Amino acid sequence: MISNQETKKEQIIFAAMNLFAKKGFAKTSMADIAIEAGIGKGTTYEYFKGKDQLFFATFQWFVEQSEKDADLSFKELAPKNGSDKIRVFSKSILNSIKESEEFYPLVLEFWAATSSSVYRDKMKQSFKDLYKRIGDILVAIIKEGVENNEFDPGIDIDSVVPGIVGAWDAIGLQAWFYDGPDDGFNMEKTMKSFTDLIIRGLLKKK
Amino acid sequence: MISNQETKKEQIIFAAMNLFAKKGFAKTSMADIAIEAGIGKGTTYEYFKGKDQLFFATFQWFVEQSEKDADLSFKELAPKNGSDKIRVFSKSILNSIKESEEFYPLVLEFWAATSSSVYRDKMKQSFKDLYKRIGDILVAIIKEGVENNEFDPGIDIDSVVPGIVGAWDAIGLQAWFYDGPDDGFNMEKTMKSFTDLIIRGLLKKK
Amino acid sequence: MISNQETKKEQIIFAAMNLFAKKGFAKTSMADIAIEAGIGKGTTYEYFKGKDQLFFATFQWFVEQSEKDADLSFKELAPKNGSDKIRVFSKSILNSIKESEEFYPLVLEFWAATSSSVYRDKMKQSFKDLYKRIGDILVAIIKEGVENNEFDPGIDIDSVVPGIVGAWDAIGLQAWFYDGPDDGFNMEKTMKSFTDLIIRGLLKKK
Amino acid sequence: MISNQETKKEQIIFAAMNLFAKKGFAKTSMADIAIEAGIGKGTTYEYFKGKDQLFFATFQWFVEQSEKDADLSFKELAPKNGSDKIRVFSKSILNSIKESEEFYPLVLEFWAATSSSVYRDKMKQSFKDLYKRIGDILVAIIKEGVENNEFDPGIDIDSVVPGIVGAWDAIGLQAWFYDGPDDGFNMEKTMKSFTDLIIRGLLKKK
DNA sequence: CATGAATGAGGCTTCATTCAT
DNA sequence: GATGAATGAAGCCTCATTCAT
Repeated sequence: MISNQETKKEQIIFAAMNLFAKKGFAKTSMADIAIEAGIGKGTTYEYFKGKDQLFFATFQWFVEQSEKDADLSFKELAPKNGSDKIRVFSKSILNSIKESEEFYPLVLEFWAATSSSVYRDKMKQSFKDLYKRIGDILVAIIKEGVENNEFDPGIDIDSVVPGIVGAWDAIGLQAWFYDGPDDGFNMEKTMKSFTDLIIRGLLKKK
Repeated sequence: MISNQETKKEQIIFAAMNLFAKKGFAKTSMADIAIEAGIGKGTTYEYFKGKDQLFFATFQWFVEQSEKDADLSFKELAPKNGSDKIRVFSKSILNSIKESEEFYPLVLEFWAATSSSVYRDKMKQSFKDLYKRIGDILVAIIKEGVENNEFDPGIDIDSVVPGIVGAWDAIGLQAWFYDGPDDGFNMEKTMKSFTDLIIRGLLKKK
Repeated sequence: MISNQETKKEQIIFAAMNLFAKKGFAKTSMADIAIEAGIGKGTTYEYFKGKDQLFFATFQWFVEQSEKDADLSFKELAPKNGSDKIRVFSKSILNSIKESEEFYPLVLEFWAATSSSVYRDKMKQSFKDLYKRIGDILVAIIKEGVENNEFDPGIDIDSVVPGIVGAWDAIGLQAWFYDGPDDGFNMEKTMKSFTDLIIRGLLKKK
Repeated sequence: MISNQETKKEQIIFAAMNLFAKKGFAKTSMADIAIEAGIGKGTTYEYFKGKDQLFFATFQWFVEQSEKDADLSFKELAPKNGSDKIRVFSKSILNSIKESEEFYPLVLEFWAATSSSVYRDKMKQSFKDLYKRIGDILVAIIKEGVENNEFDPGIDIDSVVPGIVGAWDAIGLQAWFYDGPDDGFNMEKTMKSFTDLIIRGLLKKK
């Protein structure tokens, strides 16, 4: 049985995430969150020190999920060649983004908070760690590809990887701006074309 | 000669930008802005309807600047081949980012505001327009490269460009997380390597 | 044997006294008291109706102690002359004050509560009773001294005694302000000199 | 013309004093004060940083008044003998107490605050200064009396004075407990008898 | 146009108290 | 009896905005 403590804490975090995503951190009141969580106004403070800490807790929850997703994606990489691995990996990242599409504004809040939140330093560090975790997977794939004579050995892997990882992120951002395929932006297609372009760039020239 | 009206309006916008960048929108008060601008607390309301509108005005100012930068970059594109044009263009975007590095947090605020601000729709539209303006330049370059037999005609240009443009943006984001080259992230190098990778991907295979 | 009921009740009262003395009534929370008493937050309410009543209980405890002290002092009055009795009495009051010096702020809280507490009337009455109890002892001593031709019969005893008793109290107050002898206030010396002055005033003129 | 700034500030202080005296510091809300002062809830914060500071401001106002009273009393001391001077001085202190009788609970609040307020150190110092100011006057009177062969040179003036000053204070405290003469306490009479006793004690024995 | 004193809505947080276990 | 999770009333304070000067 899951302890009530955990359940209630998560209950609050989910309520907070929903509202932070919908209305933003500043415009969400602690009272709103309590109502959304179906608890008393004071109860939130039994689990979190204050609004800032609750926000940070939602951030931590998000980072944990993202890390789990990344780790899971890593395990999905069947023993294919490098190009296919990259395709699978990019696809699983795409899926992560799509699954939590409604929470995308939360990511924007988190990014902004890396500048203005009292937890900004911890948040920046977490983002770095997260990007590193994802980047390291990609680095490993590319390195293997180079060793297998699939990818060009002249590639500066460490410099190129943050660009690729960032680009995947950025495609999510643009999808957000465009509100889905109706508005002229097809995230799947863009992701696929872009990933193919990258792979073309990585492949060894004959 | 610029009218006084314009001057004071800009004076306020600059003050607001500074503070929004430093402390974020929510933590910046109208009083702070008035002090920073060296004017009376009530004066701001002679030029802007309220805090939200002032924020939106700073956003508009930022977009205008970015557009001017993009247009300027476009003009810098000497009659070289496509690869070089992309390099020059990416470099000039890098320069834009670097020049306004201290205002980067403002971009994060703007992104977040596309979800939570009362002006969210207008802001989203502006971002779309801005990305389109930049993307169109890139599209033109690539198209020309295809016509000149430099780039591969199989490339799905419209799908690939948002990825590239977004990636350039994302490299700025990561640079922000890393606080400069001392922390293991070299924006110039990453930008260059990434752009080269893209170009390799675009080039026609022999 | 003291019943457990009594023991725990006192345990709570002592915890409350400590905290009320250290941080004042308003800044002491019921949770603080429970922790200090080493019991559960709800347990306090098994013994006291609420915070106000608990405060009043500490007050009553304090008054009881003071009365016991006064009665004890009374018994110490060996069959000496009036002057010596006053000296002994004043000394034993001094000792009471000194023994509970760390709780002096509590007295200040009690005084203030005679105005603002819901129990104000009871508290005022208790203070009156306490002062009366102490005053009566002094009245008896002086009366006896007058009868023994030691003290001047022209003294308006009933008017003079509250002044003397109050003065003893007030010396405690000033000692509190001065934080002990290092700060230029010697309570013992002041008490002694003042008491001697009083006795000089009481003595029959030759 | 008195500046509006001063007027409004005092207006708030008076409202606060009234309520602090009536209900105590803790039970008086900032909203209460604003209403009592006839101003908006936020206006108080234009003049005082917060509740604690406002309380401290009322304290300072009280101390200033007391000092003025003391200084005024000093000037009233006509060129009489020491005994009369003490009588006049004690009488003028009595008058001070009586004039501000309704604010006596405020004094109790101030005393309590010397322990629990964030301004406790400043308050203690102010009380010390105030008592010193009053005590110094008394010291001067007694010294002069000694020089004029009126008072006994054996008196330890510095030790005796705090007792006397404190006693005057304490008589006020008891008057508070007794709610006026109906309740068996006649402040004037007590003050007079007590002062006479002191004078008898001070006078040189023949 | 410019100002800044005044405002009060609204938000965060504390904490005495209750009550189911 | 004992507990402590849950509660919501209540208070302090901030700050965007107004408006009289």
